[in-house]
Parts: sequence; C-alpha cells; structure tokens
Amino acid sequence: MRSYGQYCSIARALDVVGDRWTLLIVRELLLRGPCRFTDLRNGLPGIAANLLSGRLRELEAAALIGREDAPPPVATTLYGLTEDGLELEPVLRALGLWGLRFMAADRPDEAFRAHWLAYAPAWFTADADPGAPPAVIQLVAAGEQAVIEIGEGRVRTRTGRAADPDLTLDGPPRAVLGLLTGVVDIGGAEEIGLTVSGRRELLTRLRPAAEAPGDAVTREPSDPGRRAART
Amino acid sequence: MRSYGQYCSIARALDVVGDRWTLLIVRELLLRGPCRFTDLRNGLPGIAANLLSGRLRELEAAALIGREDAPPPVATTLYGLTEDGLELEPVLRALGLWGLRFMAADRPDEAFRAHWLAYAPAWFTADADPGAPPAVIQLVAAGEQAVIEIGEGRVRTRTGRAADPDLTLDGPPRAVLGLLTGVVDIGGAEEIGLTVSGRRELLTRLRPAAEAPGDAVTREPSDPGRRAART
DNA sequence: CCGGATCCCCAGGGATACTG
DNA sequence: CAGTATCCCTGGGGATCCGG
Repeated sequence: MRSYGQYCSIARALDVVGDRWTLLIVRELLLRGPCRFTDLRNGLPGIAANLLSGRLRELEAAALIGREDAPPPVATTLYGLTEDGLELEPVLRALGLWGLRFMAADRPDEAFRAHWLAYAPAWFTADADPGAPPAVIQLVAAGEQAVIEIGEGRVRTRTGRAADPDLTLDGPPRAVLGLLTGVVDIGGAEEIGLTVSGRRELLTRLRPAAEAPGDAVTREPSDPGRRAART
Repeated sequence: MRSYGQYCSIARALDVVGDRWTLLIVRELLLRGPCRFTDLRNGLPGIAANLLSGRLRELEAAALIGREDAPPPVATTLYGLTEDGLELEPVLRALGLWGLRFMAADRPDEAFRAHWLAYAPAWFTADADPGAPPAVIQLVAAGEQAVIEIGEGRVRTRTGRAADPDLTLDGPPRAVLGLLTGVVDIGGAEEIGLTVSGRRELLTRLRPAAEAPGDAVTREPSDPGRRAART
C-alpha cells in the first residue's frame, strides 16, 4: 500500500494492514492457526490467487506472518502469524464487534464458513450464569457446523458436531448468528427460518456483548480529541 | 468499496470502512469533532479533494457521518460523526495501539499535526500515580503544540500552549511521541533530539499502555479460533 | 492436486486545474 | 471556501497456464 505519509500510529498501522484483503488474511490465520495457501484461498472466497500470493509476500516482509515448512506427513509450507501478527487480534475484535450492526441485513449470495460461525459467539458473547453447569450448543447454518461449549464462565467454540448437544440451532446464518450476537431477538430469528430444538432456556445464558453496558463499545466520559482546540 | 461478499462481521465492517482514507477521515472527525471540508482536507495531508468529497458522500450514505449547516457566524456545512460513527473509536484505538510499534522508524518527510500529538498520550498512556497532585506537560514537535494535563488518575490533552507547564518536551515528533508512548526510552529520545526542561520525574508518572501487562494488547488464555477443527 | 505465475481489463485512486 | 471535472496510472479482479 502506498504510504499515507502521516506521522500518526493509526496511519502507520494502515500503511501496513490497510490494503484490501490484508486484514481478512490475518483473520483467517488468527481463527484457524497456520494454514496452507489453499486453506487460505478457501477461507477467503473471492480473492484472486495472485493477490493472495502477493499479500502473503508483503505480510512476510512486514514480519506479520512467517512461512514454515511442515513436517513430512504434510510436506507443504504453512503460513502462520508472528507475534506482531497475533497482536492484531484486538483490532479484529473491535472491528468485528462494530460490524455486528450490519449482520441483520440479508445478502443471500454471501459466502459463509464454519469458523466464522464459531468465532462470533466466542468473541462476542459471555456466560451470563458462570455458576451453572456446563452446556453444549450445536450450531448449523448454511451447511456449516460449529459447537459452543459454555462452562466456568467461559464461552468456547469449535467447528464440527457435538456428540450430545443440550440445544441445537439450525437456520440461515443471519438467523443463527443474529440471535447469538443480539442483533435479532428469538422471535425475529424464528421468523427468518431459525429452528430451535432442545433446552431453549440456555439462550438466556449467552449474553451478547453488543450494546451491553460496560463493554468495549461504550465510550468513557473523557473524550480527549473532541476537546482539541481549533488552533 | 466493492463488497467482500462474506457473511462475517469483520468483512461487513470492512465493506463499509475498509476503503482507503475512510478510517482516517473518521479519525479526524473523532479527534476534532465536527469539521468543515477544508479542516478535513488540512487534517488529511495527501488526500485528493475529489476523493474526500466522494468519501464524505459514501460515509453519509452509510450513516456514519451527518452534514449540519452551521449557524450564521460560520455559515458553512459541518461534517460530524453519527452514533454509529462515534462507535468506531475502539477500532481506531486498537489500530493506533497496534501501530505504535512502527512509530520508532524515521520517515523524515511525513506530515504531522498538533491533534495527533494530543491524542496519542490521551489514548495510550495512563496516570501511574493517581493520588499525586495535578501536573501539566507542554509538548512541542515539528512546530505543533499540545498540552497534557494529568490529574485524578486521568490523562487529558488538548492542542495549543499551557500558561505555566511543569515540564516541557521539545523535539522531533518521534522523540516526543516515542518517549510518551514507550517505544523509545528517555536516553534514546534525547539522542534523537529531545529537549527536556522542567520536572523530569513527571515522566515516570505517565505509564505507556504499550506492552504493559493487562492492557488491550494482552490476549486472554482462551483462544477460540485456534482450536477450530480443520473440519 | 498444490502453489503459485502471467496476462488482460477495468475500477478506483492521485494530481492538477477549474468553477459556483 | 467547497467542492467538480479531467486525465493518468496503479492496483485489484478474473481467467488461464505452468512447474512440482
């Protein structure tokens, strides 16, 4: 990316990760761990191969990712985040939290992947009843599957199926994710195709981070910049 | 921006603010409050006028900014952030914090503005001794001036001059900001041209957020995505 | 099949000039 | 002051092709 030429940490950060696709590549590596070229391509539907290869080179030059040769059984090169790259997680969290507000809009032909189904509840919900016994929720959306495990105040997720879930949510992505992240209520979710089976009351245990008091969205009273004099 | 076509809140957020210059426009409005076209242009050195006008139209369409007609004494239109736009602050904070690591590199011909000098200590430092009496630090860098006011556990800043500062820091931007944000130590800062006059011990009271334990950079033990199965 | 490289085309960005 | 208009050119999208 052409540099903005501004001595400001936001501008300098964007000099490095402001290019199109760059933050989404970091998202993939953050959510899935070290990936092969093809894994990345599959997790980034719409990216051109030359662009991906170019970005990987740039990211390696900036030391945000590293290239490791996998041992014999795999025998291919894996791309993984370096420490600097991993530290972009707060940026992606903040961006993803802010982006929740757009998840209610219906855009039928968007791509969808299981690990996107998994990270959203892990990042944007909390266990509202830490003392309660562990519970397992199965998610199914657009053919992709993920599992939520709530317990000990944590919300953990993984892709795939659970052996014996306490609750199963099945429906279009925006019904499943919309309900979990709080942009749609349960009535609205069922109206747009959500199927709920099992212990419904578990839903009240998952507290969406969006719009909740005291979370990252809430700004603190001190707002330094706004007070900046006009010279 | 062309949509990424992915049903993921990060991708959808980038559909809206991922375009070149867009987040920097939001930065300006966040730091300075409602601005005129010319103020924005001045705070965004390097942007082309047509591009700025186009972005403002897009941001207005996305309801991140609003256009208000200022009362007679000004008699011009002001651009200001809406609630949705203001809520991008955590994103810019995270990005700016991550970008601090690049602030040590010397790029002599970068542009610099007083309000960038002001926001960095306000966002990225804390009062290490909340019980101590209030103090005022004058910053001067590349002809731009800002003031830090520490007191009651808060770090507030504004552009301009202070009447009677307890400490004055003067030097190239990367010496002043590098020292305050912790990417350079005081010895290194003086080597690259920092002049310190007044009560030096005040510097120990400003604790940089970067690399400090328990701050936003530190990832929590649960790392959901990394555990995602490979299908 | 994996990991790219090459080519062509076009939209979006940069610089400058101009106008209400 | 607040933009618009124009031109040029880079960088991204899409397809195809190639070596391992």
